[in-house]
Amino acid sequence: MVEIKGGRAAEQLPALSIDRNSDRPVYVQLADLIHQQIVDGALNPGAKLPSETKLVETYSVSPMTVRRAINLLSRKGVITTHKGKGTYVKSVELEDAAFNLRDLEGFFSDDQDTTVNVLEACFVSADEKIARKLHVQPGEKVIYIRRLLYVGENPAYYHRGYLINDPKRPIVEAELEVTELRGVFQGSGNQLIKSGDIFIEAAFLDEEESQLLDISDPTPGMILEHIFYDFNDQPLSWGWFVCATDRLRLHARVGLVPIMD
Amino acid sequence: MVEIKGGRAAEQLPALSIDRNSDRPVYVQLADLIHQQIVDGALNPGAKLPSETKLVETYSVSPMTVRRAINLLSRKGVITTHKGKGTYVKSVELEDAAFNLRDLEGFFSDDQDTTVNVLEACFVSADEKIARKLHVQPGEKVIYIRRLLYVGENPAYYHRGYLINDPKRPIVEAELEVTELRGVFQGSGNQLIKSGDIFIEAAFLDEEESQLLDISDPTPGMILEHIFYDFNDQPLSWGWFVCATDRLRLHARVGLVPIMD
DNA sequence: AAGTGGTCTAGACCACTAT
DNA sequence: TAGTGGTCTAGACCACTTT
Repeated sequence: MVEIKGGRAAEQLPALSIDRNSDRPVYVQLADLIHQQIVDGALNPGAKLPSETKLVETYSVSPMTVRRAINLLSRKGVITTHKGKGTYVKSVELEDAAFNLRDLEGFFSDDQDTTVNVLEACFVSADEKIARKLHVQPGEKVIYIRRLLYVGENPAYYHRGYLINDPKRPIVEAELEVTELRGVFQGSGNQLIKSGDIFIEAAFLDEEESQLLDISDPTPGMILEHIFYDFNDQPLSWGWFVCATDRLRLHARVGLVPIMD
Repeated sequence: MVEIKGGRAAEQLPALSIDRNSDRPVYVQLADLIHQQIVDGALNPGAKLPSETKLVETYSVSPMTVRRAINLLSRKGVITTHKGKGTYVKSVELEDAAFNLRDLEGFFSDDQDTTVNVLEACFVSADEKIARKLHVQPGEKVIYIRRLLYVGENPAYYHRGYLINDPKRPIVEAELEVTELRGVFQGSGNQLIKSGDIFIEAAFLDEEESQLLDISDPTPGMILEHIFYDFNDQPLSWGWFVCATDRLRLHARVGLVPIMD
């Protein structure tokens, strides 16, 4: 009722044993084999896997190779290992859900035509809040940049940000030439960044933001805030993206996913 | 200017060489050593690491151990390896940002007092949309549950969901007894779930939602939608959480983080 | 005491990159 | 051709869990 398997389906199924002539590494093949048994239901969640010694015998590989296959599946969240007890098939845990910016479609669009329109770039005096965020003295001059990012013809993201003003490192010109969304983030010099904090939360768009993003009806919006730090753990920049929620729809998959690597 | 190091600071710094008597595995110690050199700026982003052969000589460990240290740092996103070329210190990539539900404070609160209040649980006829999502016929009976989840005294999350009605598997009672937020998700039987899709997006709260969550002023809200599938890839349940944005503030860190594992 | 996973050795061969 | 990372072997010892 669920699915009808044709005769040719077998060709697409993972191999039933290790193929030493395959380009695919042995430990990946072994991980595939075990993974497939879980997908097929031969190994239910909570079931105990054969011991590593057994797997060594069964598949005629070295202990280290079994170890790597087990490690791979463990990292994938498919199984868990308990020293002295055994290895068990994990059940789906919602906590494992991870939302990656990488697979956010249209956000890092090398292929798509993303254009950047600089609305404003100037020096401003840091107010209390900016001073606190960027670890500068209130009143100190910082760089303020506003940009509108288009995907195709449509304004998609509105970005505002403050950069610390280091005369030894005039980066503003480079900043302004950025045409990639990716580059906007890493604006203040990729090499100098040691770490960064990213926050995402829901927000109402104000009138200016709605107008810039060409949103007529009230639409829920997302804010992506970012702070980058240098190798002395001092802030380099603080900024945030604003967009309609459909531009930043986060997705995660938990449990068994079809493909391995 | 940035920091003043006292004499005792040295004790807290990572060791300068491998300690064979340490509980910490050798490959972790080696990864730590390299990581520390990157943090200290001795190895800048883009710099080439010593070859694995060199590292074997320098630290007097076996090639496999070097390999594992390199692998660990590579998985952490700190370095990248290129076959035939070498290993290089990565610069911070925003795409690496991953927002984990696990480290969402107060969401999976074993320690906190989370209580679940079942507002409604009944059979409903599946409309077009429900039927499509749950792969049932329109008009078919499905289970509808509405719950309000409290953190302490305060209503924090409002959850609505549809469950397929499998008479062979009466799970509703168990569903209703769930007191943990974690359990609400995995409602339809943890063992039966093969995979799930989770979506997060911003939303306006409607009047009922605002009222239930005790929100007077209009507040931006977040929606966490989830669909779980069984081992035949058939949907088991479809539901979504609604909460104020401050209950679901996503955070990710990119670049170098202080602690290793 | 037996079984299990976690770590480690001291090599080996291969594919890829650069000169 | 030399150097590099990727894989793999065939063991070994340890810490932990269960009987």
